[in-house]
Amino acid sequence: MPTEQASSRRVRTRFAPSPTGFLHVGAFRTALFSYLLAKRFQGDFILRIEDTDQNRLVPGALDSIIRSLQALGLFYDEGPDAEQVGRLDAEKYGGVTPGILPEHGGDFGPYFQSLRLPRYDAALERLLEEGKAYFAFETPEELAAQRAAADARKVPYRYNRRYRDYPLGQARDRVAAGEPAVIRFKMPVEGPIVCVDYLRGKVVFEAETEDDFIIRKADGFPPYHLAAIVDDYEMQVSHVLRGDEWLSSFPKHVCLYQAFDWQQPVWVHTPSVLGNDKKKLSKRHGAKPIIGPVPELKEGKLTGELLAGMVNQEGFLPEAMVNFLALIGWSAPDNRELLRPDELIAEFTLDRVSLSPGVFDIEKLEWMNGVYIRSLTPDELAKRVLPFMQEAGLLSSNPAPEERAYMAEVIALEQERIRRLSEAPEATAFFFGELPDFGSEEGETAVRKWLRKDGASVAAFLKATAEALSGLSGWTTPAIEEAVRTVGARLDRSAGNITHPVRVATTGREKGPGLFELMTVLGKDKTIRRLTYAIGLTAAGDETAETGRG
RNA sequence: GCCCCGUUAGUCGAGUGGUUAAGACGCCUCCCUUUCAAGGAGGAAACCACCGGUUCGAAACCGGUACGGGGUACCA
Repeated sequence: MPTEQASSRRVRTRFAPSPTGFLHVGAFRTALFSYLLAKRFQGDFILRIEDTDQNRLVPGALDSIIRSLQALGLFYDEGPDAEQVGRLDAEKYGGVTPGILPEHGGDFGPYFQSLRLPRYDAALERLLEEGKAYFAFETPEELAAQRAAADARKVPYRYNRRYRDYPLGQARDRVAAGEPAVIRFKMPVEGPIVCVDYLRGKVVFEAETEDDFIIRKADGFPPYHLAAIVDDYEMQVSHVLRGDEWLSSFPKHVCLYQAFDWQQPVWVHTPSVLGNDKKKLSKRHGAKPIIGPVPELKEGKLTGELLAGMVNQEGFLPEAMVNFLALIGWSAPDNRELLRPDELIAEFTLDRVSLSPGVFDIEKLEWMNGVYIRSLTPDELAKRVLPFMQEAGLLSSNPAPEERAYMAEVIALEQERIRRLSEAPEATAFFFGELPDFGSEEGETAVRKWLRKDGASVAAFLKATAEALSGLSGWTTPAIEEAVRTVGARLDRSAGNITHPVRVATTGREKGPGLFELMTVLGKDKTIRRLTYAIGLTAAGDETAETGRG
């Protein structure tokens, strides 16, 4: 049995995405587990870019992956650096945001597979010489035809191993003569292949169901199966955490390790993250990007739509995302659900990783995000909400200190009501501008219900309230409350008939923060101007003119 | 088709042979309250996928079935 921390071995984990698109929440969850395990044992978290399929590179994907990881606090100990990126084809990879790359990527680099070709060639050469691999000369078309023939006969297709015993010398001659060739790995022809997964124990495959798979493509690049194994070994990766879609190619990897006579890492196949439809989340299916926007794919095709980034657009806090995602497929020993990153690191162990896939429940994420928003200090909240307010045009791109201070006061009043930072602009819009938006659907309903109904009486109340307020010497919440309630009582109004009309007059809404707190922040002058303006709204039949905000 | 993995309330999940089968989200009720939230107190919701074993006793162990997922590429 493998132990969680293979004794005497430094814990080194890696996340190895291919730069073929944005990083989504499902892939991130697996990266997070790797990160947590490494940090739990004071080990190293490595980011390795699996770019062996040069045809599928998506410009910008590299940048997006690194920024997404960093946005959620996953900074790699080893991985891409500026020097390595400089050696890539900028056209095919796209640029990388300045400043996000480390000076020195680490001692086991480079961390791009496309930059490690000589290492794979050396490993391949060894396999060839030891008779554990062989050149094969079928063209892709021939193989496709063989596969089609097998399909037609409804039998499982397997490569016929035609060149398995072809003399290496002759093969080399043909290759030297320029004939295209791939290299295939000699899988065992019979018997069980025992693979050990840390969570499931032995997973046994029969050799008869396996193929002599390709370990070097005709273009000279190794496919994942070879490259990942060589890299994991050379980078001294101790624990391989990967999605359980890799379970079916598990025997390939195990056999490669055996062929090289290398010590296997601890293998951990993590359960997948599902969408509401119970299908596995993927770039092409229902997955949300960490940062965006990002073009949406349906069936691998662009739709013209953009997907909003969870953190920078949907307004989810990194710590909430991390907390929530950690809980899909893992649970804390004491079943706590609210854990900050450092607590996750302290508690994370492999044996509490579950086997069954979990649905990404955005409702619960929203709840958790609300919890985290409420736990923020007012200053911190203001800071985080700022970009959203600017994006919505409520604050200028370079706000004056007074503007920022006002915004901070405003947002503090909404802190316990918003569940996403992105809700802040809409929740606080009425604080900005001269008048609230009485013309919106919500505004019109509120006006009809609380100002127009019994309009004459409301008008008198608002007028008296405005007068009382303007006579106030100190603009404090208790003073405002007392003044308003006194006027209401004098006019024989019930509690609800006091606060509701005033609320609608000052905010254009039926709900929101505490009325008197809100008026305090709004300020004396603006409050009185709004009350006065609202008097004009009380007249029944006056259907015009009440679109407000400047 | 073949291979592999999984299966506890709508969702996440605790649970490791003996429990009234935790807890959380969501939902409902009540309290607090100027509204909405937040907070507090309750509630509904699972014959532990099914069928057969093993056992004095199974959600837990074994087998089969069903369902779901993944794989079956010169993609990762």
